[in-house]
Amino acid sequence: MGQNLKYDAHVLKNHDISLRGIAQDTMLQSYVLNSTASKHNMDALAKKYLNYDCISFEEIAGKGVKQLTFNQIDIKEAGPYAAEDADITLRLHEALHEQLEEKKSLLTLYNDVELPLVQVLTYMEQQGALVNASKLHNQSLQIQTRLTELEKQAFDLAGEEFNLASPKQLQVIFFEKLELPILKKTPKGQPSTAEEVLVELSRDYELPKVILEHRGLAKLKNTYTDKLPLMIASSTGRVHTSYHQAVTATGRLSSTDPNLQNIPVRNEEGRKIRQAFEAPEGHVLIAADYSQIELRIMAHLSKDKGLLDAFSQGKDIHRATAAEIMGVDEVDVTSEQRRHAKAVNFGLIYGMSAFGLAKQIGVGRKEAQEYINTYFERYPGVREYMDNTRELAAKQGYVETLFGRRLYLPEINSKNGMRRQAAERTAINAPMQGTAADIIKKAMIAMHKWIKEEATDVSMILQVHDELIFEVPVTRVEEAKAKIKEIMESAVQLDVPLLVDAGVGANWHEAH
DNA sequence: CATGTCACG
DNA sequence: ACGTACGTGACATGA
Repeated sequence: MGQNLKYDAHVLKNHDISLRGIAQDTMLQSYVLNSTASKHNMDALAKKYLNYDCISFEEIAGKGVKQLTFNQIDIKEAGPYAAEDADITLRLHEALHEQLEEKKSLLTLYNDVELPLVQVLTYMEQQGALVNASKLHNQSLQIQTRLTELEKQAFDLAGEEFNLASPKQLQVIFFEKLELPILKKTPKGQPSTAEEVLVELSRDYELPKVILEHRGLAKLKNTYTDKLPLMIASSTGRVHTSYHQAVTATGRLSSTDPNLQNIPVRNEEGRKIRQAFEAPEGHVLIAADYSQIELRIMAHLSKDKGLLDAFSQGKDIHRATAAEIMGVDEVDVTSEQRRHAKAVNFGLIYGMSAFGLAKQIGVGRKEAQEYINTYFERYPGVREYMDNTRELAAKQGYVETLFGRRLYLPEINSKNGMRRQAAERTAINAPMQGTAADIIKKAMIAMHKWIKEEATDVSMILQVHDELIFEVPVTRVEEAKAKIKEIMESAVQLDVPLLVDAGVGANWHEAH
């Protein structure tokens, strides 16, 4: 029993001790009870549930650059600190478990999903991902060449030298010196130079275009091609991310140091970074992702007949949506119509407003509202589900995923319209995003069992919300791919089929 | 440490 | 008149 036992498991593993199972983890108890609490560390939990102030690590170790490590601290201070850790953890367990006993679906989620997942994440973090540093280094050099060219062009166009990475200096050049139109402001009221603004300004001016390309490449270099090689552990030659199990409000994981859940993919230059995530000798990578999982969950939760049918018939869902809301045959749907329908489908998951949809697809607000109205006419089950969800959220003060994960919405009855509407959007989004998180967690647990019992030559190395990445021996690719698909697709039974697309390659780029 | 920006699902 | 699509983490700048 412990607080954040994944950490302890890593420490023990470094001394060749394998933790074979755990009974309780107070961090996860706290998270399941209230995922929106800002902190789930022991000091915060002790204060909240025991009204007790823990000895903080800073009190015994100091802070900043002069902070001591635990082995440098006098035993007279280290002893009570360590003893308190054990004492408080047990007392927290007693308090938290009593509360979980009163909410059986949360207790089940904790026992069946969050606790078993600790072992899975520990293994994944220890496995790590193989990253080719010299590929990234070459990419950094190429990017630098182009950045230097762009910088020179920018100075010529601006008529002076400045720091292209400084939004503040850019504001002065754009909106004072060159007097470009202010299209949007930052939350603090300053004229924004965000991407959407630069894209718009690029239609009429040269400098924004240069800045756009520079920003994109600088981001890739600073965040990925320069940094990832520095994160390769000397002990394993691999990159070991940390997954955080008690951070997000919805039940998703997050990833830090480095974040491997936001490696570029949406455009071609960025996608190249994935070429550096490689399979080891004699292996390939398999990337397996759930197809349209959140929309399938919406179909299941809403029980809308049209949506259920579309999925059981294996239709291209955005095309089917376009046909319904634009009143054309599926075969006649244009690419623009499909793109708009796709935005409508995303909007539904996000708790869409006409304003947001209009901005996204670049049409008038009235036209966007028409899309929304027609959608709800064609899919009345979805409208009913959304209305019921808002109503239930207001009554209960929380919403739930399919597996009973709970998300509290303190602002759902706020007198402030903006805040209330934001809470309503969360109420719509959280059950779908959260159920998807529950499903992939169950799949990961099942996958780990299979790997441990029957496929010790397969490694699960990454999770990216609806996608799992594996290293598989080349000799067993087809067999493993079929099994991976099967485990993910049968993780839970819904009223619609769950479909998994799996790709194979020598690196993540090829496998995707 | 706040801010603006941008990478992902 | 204003500001709004959901959920994250990391970077550079500049106070």
